[in-house]
Amino acid sequence: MDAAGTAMIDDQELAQRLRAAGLKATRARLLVLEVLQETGPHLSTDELVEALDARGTPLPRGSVYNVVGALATHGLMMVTDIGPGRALYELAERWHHHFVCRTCGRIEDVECVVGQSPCLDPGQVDGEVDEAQVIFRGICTKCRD
Amino acid sequence: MDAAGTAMIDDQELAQRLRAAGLKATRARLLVLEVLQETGPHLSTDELVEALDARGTPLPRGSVYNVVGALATHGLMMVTDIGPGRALYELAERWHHHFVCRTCGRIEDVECVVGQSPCLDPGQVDGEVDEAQVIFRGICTKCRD
DNA sequence: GTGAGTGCAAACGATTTGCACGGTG
DNA sequence: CACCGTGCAAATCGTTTGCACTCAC
Repeated sequence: MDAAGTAMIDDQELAQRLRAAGLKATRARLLVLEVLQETGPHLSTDELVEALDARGTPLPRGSVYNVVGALATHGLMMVTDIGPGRALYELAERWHHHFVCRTCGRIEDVECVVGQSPCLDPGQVDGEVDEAQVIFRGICTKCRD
Repeated sequence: MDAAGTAMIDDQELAQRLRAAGLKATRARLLVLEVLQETGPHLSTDELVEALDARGTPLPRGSVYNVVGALATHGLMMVTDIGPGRALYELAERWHHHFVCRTCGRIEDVECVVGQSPCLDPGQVDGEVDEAQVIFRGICTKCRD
């Protein structure tokens, strides 16, 4: 059982997904996908780099940005910017929304199905929407006290 | 008539709002609020700096960040991060959601009332939500062709 | 008068880029 | 075996910080 309670996907399947998305199944990309599976629901850049280190499969930061950019562009993972220099990464299938505490910056996951509510249907837009990110802001209970 | 079709607020009223929020009504803050009123619905950092220049009331970038941080913290304006190093600023009362084209980065405004739809009610959260930012991503019609 | 806020410059840190090498398809 | 992607380092860019001065209250 992994951290998010989701079924694990093995390397072969991950490689297939990469190819299906038109990407080569390289070591660096597989490593990032593996770590995203093995760890919690979302990771910051630092957390991703550290997780790779901790697992004995380090990647240089430059490569991490490169990999993350490619995976995100091809819909295999999601990137959410919750503030300047604060990007959150997560596997596409684990994707969810976030509640960010204004005071301590703590992040809580919020389940929220895209397209389910009228508000996540943007209505009249000059293009095709394929994703909706929602960031809730406020104060967490710990900081309120 | 300003760019957004909203009634203009004069300096005195802006100053009152600043004081009501517990902030001193300084020149720099009034300038930023004025520009946010006079220009389009949302501005990037660069656009804000350039608009201040163009109007003959320049502010150094450092001060702009300072002012924007204070105004956002006190709820007088909204900051939305639509990507790394891409912050959008807007007056609190003009606040809305955004559709961002993955290809060209063009931004379109999306009207969307917070709290109106079930999805913007985060439900069970360990804190108090006072704001929900929504970023729609996809491909605009120009890039699709 | 006094402390918050500004303006400027320097520091910082996140992200991007360029290029030679290596591995995938 | 052709090309895409990596790894590394340097460059870049957005943002933050420190400090003396100024202004709002």
